[in-house]
Amino acid sequence: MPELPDVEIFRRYLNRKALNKKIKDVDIKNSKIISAAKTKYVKALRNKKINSSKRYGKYLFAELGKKNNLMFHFGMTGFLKYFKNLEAEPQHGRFLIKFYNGYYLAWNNQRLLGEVKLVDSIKGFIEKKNLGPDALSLNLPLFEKLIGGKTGSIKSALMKQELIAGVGNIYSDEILYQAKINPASNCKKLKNKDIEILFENLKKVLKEAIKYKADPDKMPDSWLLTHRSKEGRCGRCGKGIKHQKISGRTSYFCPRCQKKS
DNA sequence: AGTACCACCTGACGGC
DNA sequence: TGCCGTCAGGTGGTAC
Repeated sequence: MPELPDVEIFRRYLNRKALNKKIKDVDIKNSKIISAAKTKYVKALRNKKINSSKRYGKYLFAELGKKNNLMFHFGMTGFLKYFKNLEAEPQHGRFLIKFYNGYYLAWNNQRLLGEVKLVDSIKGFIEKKNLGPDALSLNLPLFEKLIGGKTGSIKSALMKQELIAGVGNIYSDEILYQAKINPASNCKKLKNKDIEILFENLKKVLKEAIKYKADPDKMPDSWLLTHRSKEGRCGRCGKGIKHQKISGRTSYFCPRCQKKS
């Protein structure tokens, strides 16, 4: 799930469910996903409230106070779940925040590829990770500048978090599909017009995905995401969707609509 | 600079 | 039924 649109949906969920509620305790069920002693998490959270939240790229920050933020990174299988009764607890709740009102907020994650981290400065965290600008904050000149100097495939450039924060395997495919650009195209070979179209579709896909609650079932037939499988057919031309490894990740595209530049 | 692997983890799925 | 290989929407490291 968790690319920019998914994480933005998690952020809104967190705001809706867990803001301004006093925290009673923290239950960390797996220490692989934390980077400091459990006691530090308890100390940072107990009797505090989440005042606000921020998202940068695929990272979510719960703000509990000045220099007191909890960063959630979701890996490939993470999500948040707010619940009351323990029978409603998701199967892989690894990090549980318990509120005085009896509810819990769980950071659920089947695979342990992810992290929940105490962060004093969000800005400092972003700098340390060397993240590029958040994909939704981009403007065309900046996008041209970021993509322009690259010599690799456009797909790998879109997914590179140090270049642009927030786009992963699924949405890079979707953006390229809607822009009708082949994922294996070399950045150098793209024309200015291509980059402009790509930029427009980057914004459009991410924003609309958020409107669809990052839920593929809600997305229209004209999106690749609804056909993104080995048996899928292009919603535009009906030709079979092709898949190919590009920069180590399986990419899906329409070989007819997305000619290589 | 870019790429090709490997690693970290768990679980679902298909083939035999 | 059970075992096995493969694959999965992320990131980080190493080696070429």
